[in-house]
Amino acid sequence: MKGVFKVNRQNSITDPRKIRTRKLLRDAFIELLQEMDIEKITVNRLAERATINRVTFYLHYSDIPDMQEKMADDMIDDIKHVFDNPLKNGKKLEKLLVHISEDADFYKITLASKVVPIFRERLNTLLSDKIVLMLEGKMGESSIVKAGIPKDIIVWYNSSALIGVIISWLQNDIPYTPSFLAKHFIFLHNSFLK
Amino acid sequence: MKGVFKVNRQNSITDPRKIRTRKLLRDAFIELLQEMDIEKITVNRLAERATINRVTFYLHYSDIPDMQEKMADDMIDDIKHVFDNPLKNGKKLEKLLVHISEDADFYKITLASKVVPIFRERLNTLLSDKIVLMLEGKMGESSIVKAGIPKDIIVWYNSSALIGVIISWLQNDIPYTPSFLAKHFIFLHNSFLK
DNA sequence: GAACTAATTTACAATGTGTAGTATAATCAA
DNA sequence: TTGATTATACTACACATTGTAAATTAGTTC
Repeated sequence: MKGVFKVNRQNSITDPRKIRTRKLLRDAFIELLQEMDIEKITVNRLAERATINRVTFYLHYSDIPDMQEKMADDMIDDIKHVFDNPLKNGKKLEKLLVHISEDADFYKITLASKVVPIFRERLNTLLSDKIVLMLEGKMGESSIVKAGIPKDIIVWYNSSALIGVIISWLQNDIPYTPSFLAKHFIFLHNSFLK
Repeated sequence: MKGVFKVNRQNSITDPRKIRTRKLLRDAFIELLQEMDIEKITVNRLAERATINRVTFYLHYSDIPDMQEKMADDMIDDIKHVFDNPLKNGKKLEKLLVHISEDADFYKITLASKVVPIFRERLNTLLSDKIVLMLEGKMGESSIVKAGIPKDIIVWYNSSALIGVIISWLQNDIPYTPSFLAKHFIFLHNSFLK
């Protein structure tokens, strides 16, 4: 083969055809989730709605659960960028809520509907990590330590409170502004540390 | 037809054949959920594992989601009985955790695995109602009212904290006794009311 | 034992799955 | 622009799953 290498060939993600197809699939998926339960979504229907050939689907994903996982990965990547900025915790939470409210159609169907638990699971893992960090700075002074409550119980409590509040907020069609919700969440969250 | 009525015919739930078949299906479903993702569970596999004919499945449920819903109904009925006894809230929570830990295989796979969100949804609804009752008695005296936090945010916060703690407790294979967990949860839950 | 009901068995049409091979068209690098 | 590369379209196939129907067998109730 004469050692002919073609390494710098753009072999994937930047190809506009791929980007187009994945966007079509993503949009079709969200649409179908709004119309029917996840069990009724087939590769057939998905391809038809996305106006692509069914076989093309398999060039991108091995099956529908695989597609969900990769879409959840993308979601987590987006959210991580929100946390990158060096802000205080209250402001970070507000930024997160702004981001979610700006793509509410997507987040409502993937987090706040009864389907697609993988999205909730991924977000829960991410937020748990953040909660651990928030708590570690504050544990020293609080009365919680004296009460002898295991740290993992405290983390379970606060991370599920956070994701639960976000999901209920979405389910109720965002009745409060991000800043309002963030402020009151932080108040509840801090109240037991005093 | 001579007006012949046969109203007191035992037409359903007490027939041992029905009970037997439903138990076989329930056990098979839990088994399969431990072995594979929900999407891979077909009526074929379910009937095979339950050692019943596939057609028999359709005599009981219209499809697998329908079966999940009816199993979730049964779960909620069981839990409601726990709350029937007139006990103080801390003791009720402990009773609930005892009940869950005694059927941990079932609750772990239906609540704490990434599948079957309908079970989580049902439990969440039930616990939200209970949390509302718990809060209503205590709201008057607390500083929360003065802080101007909307009541629904407080309910979102506390009900999702409760179900989240239960689920994490199951996911971690019940590392604390029900009484221990109940005590510390109640402490966290009450701390912001002071 | 007679009446009833659940479960089995077999069959069938419709739909969905995953993969192959070939052809077309868009993109990229030079 | 040209040639190489890659994504998509199209057709086809073997196989699994679904939901229902009809006739039969087995178990339950009174």
